[in-house]
Amino acid sequence: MLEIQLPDGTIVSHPDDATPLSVAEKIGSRLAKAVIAAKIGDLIVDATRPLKSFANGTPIPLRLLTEKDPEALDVLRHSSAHVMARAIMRLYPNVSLAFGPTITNGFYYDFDLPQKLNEDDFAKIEAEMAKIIELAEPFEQFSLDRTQSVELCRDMKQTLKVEHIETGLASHESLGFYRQGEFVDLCRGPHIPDAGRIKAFKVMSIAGAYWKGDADGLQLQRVYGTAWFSPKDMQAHLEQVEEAKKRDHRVIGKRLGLFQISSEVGPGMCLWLPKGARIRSLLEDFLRKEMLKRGYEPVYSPHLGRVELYETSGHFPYYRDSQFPPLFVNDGGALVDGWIRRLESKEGLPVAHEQAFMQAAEVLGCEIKEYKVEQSVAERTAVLQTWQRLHERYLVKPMNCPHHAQIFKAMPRSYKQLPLRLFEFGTVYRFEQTGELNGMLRVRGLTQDDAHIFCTQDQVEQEFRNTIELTRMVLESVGLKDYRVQLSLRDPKSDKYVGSEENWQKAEAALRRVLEESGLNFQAAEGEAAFYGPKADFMVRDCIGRQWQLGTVQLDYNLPERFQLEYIGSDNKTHRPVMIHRAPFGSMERFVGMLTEHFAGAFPMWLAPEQVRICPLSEKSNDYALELEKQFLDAGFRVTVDLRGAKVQAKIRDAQVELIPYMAVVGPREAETRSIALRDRIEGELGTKPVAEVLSMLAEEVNQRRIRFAVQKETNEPEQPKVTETASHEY
RNA sequence: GCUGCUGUAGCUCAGUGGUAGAGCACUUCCUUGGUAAGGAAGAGGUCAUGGGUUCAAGUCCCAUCAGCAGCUCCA
Repeated sequence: MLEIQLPDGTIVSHPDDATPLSVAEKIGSRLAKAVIAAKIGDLIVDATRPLKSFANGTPIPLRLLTEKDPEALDVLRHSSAHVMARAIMRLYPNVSLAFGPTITNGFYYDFDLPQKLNEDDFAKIEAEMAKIIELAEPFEQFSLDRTQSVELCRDMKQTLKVEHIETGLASHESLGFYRQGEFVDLCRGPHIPDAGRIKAFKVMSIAGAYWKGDADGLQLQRVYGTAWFSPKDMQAHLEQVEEAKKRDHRVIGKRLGLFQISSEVGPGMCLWLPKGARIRSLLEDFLRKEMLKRGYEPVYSPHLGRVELYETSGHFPYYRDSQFPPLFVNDGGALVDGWIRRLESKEGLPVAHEQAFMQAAEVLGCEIKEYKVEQSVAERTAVLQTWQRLHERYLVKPMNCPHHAQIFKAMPRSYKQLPLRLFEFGTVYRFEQTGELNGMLRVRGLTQDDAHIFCTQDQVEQEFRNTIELTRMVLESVGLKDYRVQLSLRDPKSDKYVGSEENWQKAEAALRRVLEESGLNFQAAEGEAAFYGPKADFMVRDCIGRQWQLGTVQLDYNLPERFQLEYIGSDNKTHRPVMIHRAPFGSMERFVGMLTEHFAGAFPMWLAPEQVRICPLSEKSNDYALELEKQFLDAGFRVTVDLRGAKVQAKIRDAQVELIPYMAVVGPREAETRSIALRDRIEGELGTKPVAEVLSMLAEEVNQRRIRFAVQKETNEPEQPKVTETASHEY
């Protein structure tokens, strides 16, 4: 007999051949029908899995999973992936299966198949899946040893599975399979009892994917799907996807006129329209003020730097592929650049091409007399590199650090000047792959709220503490309160890191100490540090639960070394400072893009590009409206008047659609009493108030940077009442 | 960069080889009103670009460019 402990603590006895399903049957036939899978401790298993294998002398902790348990949905989706794979194998010949896991809200399966699938195939696939589900055949688990497994997969011509058994699963003695009708798949499980449990499913999309994530490897076709226990749940999900699309910063950015990416300017090049620029400049002013208070000093640097600067920093040619190509002042610059790269390439430079290069150099008027074909590759390269150093080459700057390092170097530094905190809203350019570009979230020209702190090793802890405090303050001022920090530390086994062992230990301990005392939710990640120093990244959760990586703080032992940065210590000897890179927003583009989605375009009063729209009732009230506009402007508000000959209903509707926080409706009554009939975009009418009262009320909302969400967050439980979140920040 | 999809008016989109369409926005006129759309008229197009097939191409084919989804990448 097996002793089984149910979630309520009761212990029941069952025969040795008991399964979760048989336990459920004992409790009731309705429950047995509802069981999808079971949980033994933390392990999710099939409902048909014999429980005997879990017996270890103590009662087996068993929890039956039904449609109500979120874990069950995962099981359902994994089984749906099998059903989809089965359908696709029936429809198309020579399908080789890769992996088919579940993901948030659905599943996918990767296939290697000769036929290119597209959206027109979805209906066919869905119809075939429906047939399989109709039959409600069971999922049957069985195990084989390694040899038998490989043999079985070979027989089924599943070459990718064979490869996976031989590589990824090399340490497994025996392997699990599931059979469902004619379909057999290598799979750890668990699965639903039978395919009939899938009540709603949909093939969503198709995309390319790489075998085991290797971009140089085999390209597979990935088919995405979703599955649910009821059509109603699926409908709700599909509607939510639509809702999320409406929140897309690209859609809102266009509708509200925040920014534009024009293909004539170039992909990934963001044009800030007046309203978007307004938001950005408000954020910049806010941060600038906070930084000045905290002892930062503003600096400016140009958008170009000599290539040699980045050779010193180590960013060139190492990151060349993600940088815009160098600018050459001399006509021959690009020629010599290509020439060197071909000389140094694995294939080498064929004689005929070398002759052509030499001739071209002559044509361009930059003949290099010292270059001799009989010299070694190293010698010829050196000759060309000497030529390069004598001719200017520039890079549009991919980062600000080298410039700031030069500012540090501009004069001799004493320990008394440290920490030296230099900040700049620095625009940098990165040649991101075309497929990576995404609205404002991933662009090729971006402005970092960058600062570099030069300090002594002993000052690292306090500077890090201050930086963390600043970042928290900044995030909370826009209502982002749900975040965690990833502390990236060294891999103790690796030796790829620069900087002394002692400094690393001190720095890592200091960062950890600061995070611990800050009470922040943080996780340490060993081996995630950059080679030049440990770092802390802020992972922020927005109001619909998505995670963003925004602010970052990074210690750097590398650049001070490479740039030979020094200060004179109290001992009158030279010392090397530590450099801290930090950016609370990350980049203005990404931050504003993220905020747009976070607020669904309804920016809080302190950031709203337009704060108040004055809506005169008719042309008779235009004079009073214009008078009010001046009062609002004088009080520092961003305000406009709607002077159109439209009805006030239309003016209000347009202001609401534009998500303007307040509307001031004025007619003869208000003009008479010098008042405003105030309307709030969230609450609606607030009643008629004297002008002075409105001005001070709105000023307070701005000064406190109060956050009131105008567009509700979407939740998975639509029955939940609407909640208006409020948050305020005080100085 | 890779795979798939898309590109028609400022925006959202119809348009199945035979004369280029709708709604919203815009302009003008009428309307002068009390908290989410008053009415009428008008203007607006090299159908992404280049080539091809055809008597005839927005529509079919090829290339290029750009966008979207996913993959790979992000100092």
